[in-house]
Amino acid sequence: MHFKEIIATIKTRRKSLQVTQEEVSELSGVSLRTLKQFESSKGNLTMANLQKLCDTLGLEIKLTVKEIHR
Amino acid sequence: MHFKEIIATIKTRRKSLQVTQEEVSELSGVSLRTLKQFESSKGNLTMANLQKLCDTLGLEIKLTVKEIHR
DNA sequence: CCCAAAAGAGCACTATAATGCACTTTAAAG
DNA sequence: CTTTAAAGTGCATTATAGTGCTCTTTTGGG
Repeated sequence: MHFKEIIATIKTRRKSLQVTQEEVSELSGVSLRTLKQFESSKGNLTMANLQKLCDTLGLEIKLTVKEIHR
Repeated sequence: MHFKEIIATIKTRRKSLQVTQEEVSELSGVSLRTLKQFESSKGNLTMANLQKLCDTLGLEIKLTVKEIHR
């Protein structure tokens, strides 16, 4: 997944849970300003904050070896 | 995956490819200092740098909805 | 069309990630 | 044990992520 997809995934997930940015901010501890910037594709989130958001939204971060297609 | 696992995954992957931190640094554009700090569990990488490292090492970042076990 | 809630943006400041350089420690080979 | 490459660390500086506050824009009901 690339950057944009990651943002889209988080945004979509939040909406599917029907929570506002403000609620996620409060629950996760990531400031509202930071979350807003992130969701609108500005800025460069730190892993700590990404993790907080994912934890709050029930998302899991995975790193896998990329398969080579031929 | 949690923070430590992510670090471990990257470190392990690098070793399995038999490349040094220095080589990864040059290939990825992430500074050697930053990579060293990251691999030794200090610091809080930004997503941009995480992405660079993953790209270089042939790793894929995925966000998935966490399954609920019961 | 109106209104209210939610989302997005400008500005300014603080905290800290990113970085370079020099030095220390560790680990592998002989 | 010695040598040497790779990995880790301290210090200082620069760049930028994180944040609050305020204001604007967008969006979904009614």
